[in-house]
Amino acid sequence: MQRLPREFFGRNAPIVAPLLLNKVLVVGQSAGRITEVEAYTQDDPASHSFKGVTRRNAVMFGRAGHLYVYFTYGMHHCANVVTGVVDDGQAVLIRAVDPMSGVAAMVQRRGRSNHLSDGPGKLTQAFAIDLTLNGLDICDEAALPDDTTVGIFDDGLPPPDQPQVTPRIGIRAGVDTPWRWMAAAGITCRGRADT
DNA sequence: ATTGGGATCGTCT
DNA sequence: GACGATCCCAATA
Repeated sequence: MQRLPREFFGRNAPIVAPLLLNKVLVVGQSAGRITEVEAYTQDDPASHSFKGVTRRNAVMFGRAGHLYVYFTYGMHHCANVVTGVVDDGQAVLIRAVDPMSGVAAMVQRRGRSNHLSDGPGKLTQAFAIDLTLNGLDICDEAALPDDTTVGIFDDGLPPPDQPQVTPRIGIRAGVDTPWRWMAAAGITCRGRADT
């Protein structure tokens, strides 16, 4: 397992996003394979960065390889990774992962044994990702809190050759931009994860 | 299998 | 003061 280096994220979000499919998200003891992502850029009316820097989106305008976590609908967190160069205002939203390890903790945090991480709000709950991780550098080992592993890793499985590509979900603007990429749906996130 | 409404609060106008 | 890059449950067919 190799931690993805900053150079990986230092490209435009629509380039980075499909390359993140099949990579492994790790937070503490929990790990999951990335199966669904979306790209957001500054000249993109659906993006938080579209209208420029605010307190919430400031991390998007910083260095690549940092987490951008935001809170929405009064109850959900969503996790992104900043891409591009400083001041770009780009990020890739991680929308779904297939659980790989630390499943018991995910079940406990989700309060159910299926649909653990097949949505952006579900996976942040399963992985205990919240605003305290906003701005975290996931490329520099030394910057991680409490010796807790937080990052995205390559375990040798390449991205899918022909990922499914569709418009993005849950947005009002930029509805036609095909910047959502999906790998084949996994088993554990849709059905029973406790088998 | 699909649809519709309610929950809930940080962020921005 | 309004509205989300959402989720869950209940009610339909």
